[in-house]
Order: sequence, then C-alpha cells, then structure tokens
Amino acid sequence: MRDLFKEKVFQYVTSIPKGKVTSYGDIARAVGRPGAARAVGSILKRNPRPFDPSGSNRKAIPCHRVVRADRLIGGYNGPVGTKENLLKKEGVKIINGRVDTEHILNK
DNA sequence: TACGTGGCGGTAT
DNA sequence: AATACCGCCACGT
Repeated sequence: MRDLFKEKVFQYVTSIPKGKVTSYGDIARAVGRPGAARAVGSILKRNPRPFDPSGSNRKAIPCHRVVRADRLIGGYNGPVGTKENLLKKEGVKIINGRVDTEHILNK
C-alpha cells in the first residue's frame, strides 16, 4: 500500500457511511495535510471509480459524500444536480442547497 | 447572513 | 522541471 496522499484520500472517502457526509477540509486533516482541501478536490475530480464496477470486488469511491465546509454541495463531474440527487437518494436532507447538519460525519 | 477575495496543496501536462 | 488547473477554505466586508 503506497502511502501517497491520494491513496489515503480514496481510502478515507471509501469509509464514509451511506447517509453521511464530510468535507474536503476534514479529509485533508484526517490524512495529515491540513489546508490541502483544494488538493483533495482535485484528486476526487479524477476519481478512478465513482461507482462500483459490477463484477469487481473493489469498493466504489463515494465522492458524492464529500461536500464543502459551509455544507454547500460543491462540485461534481457530470450534469448539475447529480451529486445532490445521489445524496437525497441516500436519505440526506438538503435545505436551501445545504446538507443538513445531522448528516455531517464526526459532529 | 451573503458575497467577494486571496491564499492554498497537490496533480496533471 | 515548471506551470496551469481546481469538485476549497477562512476571513473581511
């Protein structure tokens, strides 16, 4: 296991439970690079596997569960609204474009 | 409370 | 090796 920044980021994101969200900055701190929130975003942007490839034993990287520190949804690849829809599907409440605080991981 | 701004770390080319 | 590119954040109006 390479201990590259991005590997840790991917692993951390993979561990986010369904129905919960965390922020780019929180991830940066969690992997020992406080202040590297933007870098986390640029890594997730190039997410190698946003969804679970069928027939694979590798887990998907649920990058849609990563939102901004102000709880706005943030960016995502693909059509606008995709990320929000995925979150809603998982039972995440979104109020005025923001994730409700009850879904924030570690809060 | 809402918006603008500068600074920021890591990746990709 | 250097620079452009960002799915951000903290802070000041």
